[in-house]
Amino acid sequence: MKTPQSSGLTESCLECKLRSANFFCGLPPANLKALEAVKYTSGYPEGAVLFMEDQAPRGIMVLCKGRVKLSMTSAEGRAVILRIVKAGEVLGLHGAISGEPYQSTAETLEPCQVSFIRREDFLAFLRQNGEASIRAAQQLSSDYHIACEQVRSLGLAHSVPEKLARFLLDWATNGQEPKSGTRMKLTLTHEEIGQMIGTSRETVTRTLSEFKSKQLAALRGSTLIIQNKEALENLANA
Amino acid sequence: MKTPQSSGLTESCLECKLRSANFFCGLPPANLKALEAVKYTSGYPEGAVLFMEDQAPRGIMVLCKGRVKLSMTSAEGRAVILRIVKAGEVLGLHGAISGEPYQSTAETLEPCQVSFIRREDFLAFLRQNGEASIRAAQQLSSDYHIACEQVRSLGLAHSVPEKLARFLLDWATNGQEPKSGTRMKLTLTHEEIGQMIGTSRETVTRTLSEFKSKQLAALRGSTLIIQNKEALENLANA
DNA sequence: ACACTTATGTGACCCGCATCACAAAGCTTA
DNA sequence: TAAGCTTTGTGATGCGGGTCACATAAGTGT
Repeated sequence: MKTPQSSGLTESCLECKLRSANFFCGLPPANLKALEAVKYTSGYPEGAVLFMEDQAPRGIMVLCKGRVKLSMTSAEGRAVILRIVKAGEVLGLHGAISGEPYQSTAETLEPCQVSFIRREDFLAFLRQNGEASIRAAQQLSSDYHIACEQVRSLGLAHSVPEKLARFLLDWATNGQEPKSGTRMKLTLTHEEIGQMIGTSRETVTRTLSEFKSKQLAALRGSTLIIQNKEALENLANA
Repeated sequence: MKTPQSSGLTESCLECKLRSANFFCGLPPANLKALEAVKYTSGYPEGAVLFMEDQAPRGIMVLCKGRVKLSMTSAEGRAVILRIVKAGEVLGLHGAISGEPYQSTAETLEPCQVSFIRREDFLAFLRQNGEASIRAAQQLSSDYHIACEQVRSLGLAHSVPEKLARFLLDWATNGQEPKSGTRMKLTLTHEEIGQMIGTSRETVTRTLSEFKSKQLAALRGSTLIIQNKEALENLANA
């Protein structure tokens, strides 16, 4: 079951058709060409690790195709998922800018196409291209925004149903498919959902079946159906 | 009891002596002059609100003196504190870059001196000054880093003692005074500490007295004394 | 010194959810 | 189709810490 947009993106980001959130789209073609010269594009299978926590930053990666999980792990193996990165977004920007080690691990959730640009090349490019620096700032700003929302969710929420409701609604809004109405793909395990909202796998399962019995939302296979958006919103803004 | 560095900073950021994390320090003086022309410096008393959640961004603010609390509030009045901003850092950068409403509220914790730069002026400055854009990206990168650490703390920690230990150690490291060894100022109420680590005021009080009885750390007045750093680190990396 | 407000300390209660321990599905791979 | 995974579904149990309810401080202003 191939998604329709899975073709035509891998050849060159010059022809990249992804509009939203794409770091390079919108830059003058002349500048893009400069990047083309220094970038390496390659593919990765599902489950590949693009970089790991505490590694020194080598460069940035632009996700051309696929989805990547950004997570942080504690000493005992517990994990939080920072976010799911979608095609068109940039990975490792923070490390490239700050020079500090990655604070998260990036792992592909499905086969991915990734363009890599060495840190020095990227920084040189930024210095010569003010507009690109501003774009970098915008991307970081967006990342920051997402991280803050997660702090809000983890720090302000009291009950798991509240967090889960918020998560589902959020997924419906910023979800993979732009056509997300009440029915969408949610290709995450309960475990992973738990890691996103800071709770245990079992509790996700239970809360989800609670939602189902209350006709709020149901997860059949990997398809999420939002049945009562209003009620979910009430829960989320509890 | 005035702090020694409280003089000489208010006149002009051109003469600003703050080194670390200062957004403008390090830029060529010629560029700084351009900013001087468009900035407005003013003072605020303790408890003043610089901007609030959901407001449209008007510009950025450079904190010349004092400390500012950045927090987010839920519908029912619960709050999380994102961070305490110290002199030399920038406020409202995210809003200025993205154009989106502020997602946090900024409130002064003590009398503050703040330089304001209108958003349009600031963006124009960035466009004409690539180096400044990179600095903006660096500041955002640093903000992002802090936010991620908070996600880690809130999402991975299981017990309050663990989070509190982490918080105290963190405060000791990145604390106000650069000279922080085992004894430092912690001018926050238990309530505020609770909002930083996502727990209730009572629990902060209790855990703190537990630390005291175990000779790990003690908070006398507003002075924090770390007595057994090692043991605290064990708790933090539990 | 007074009342008043804000911060801190403590006890009691109890519910949410983490944890453990399996069972039951699904899905892959041979 | 059997064996092997991974994912999901549920019960039982127990503890952490949120919440409520006060009792003291410790400041603040008049």
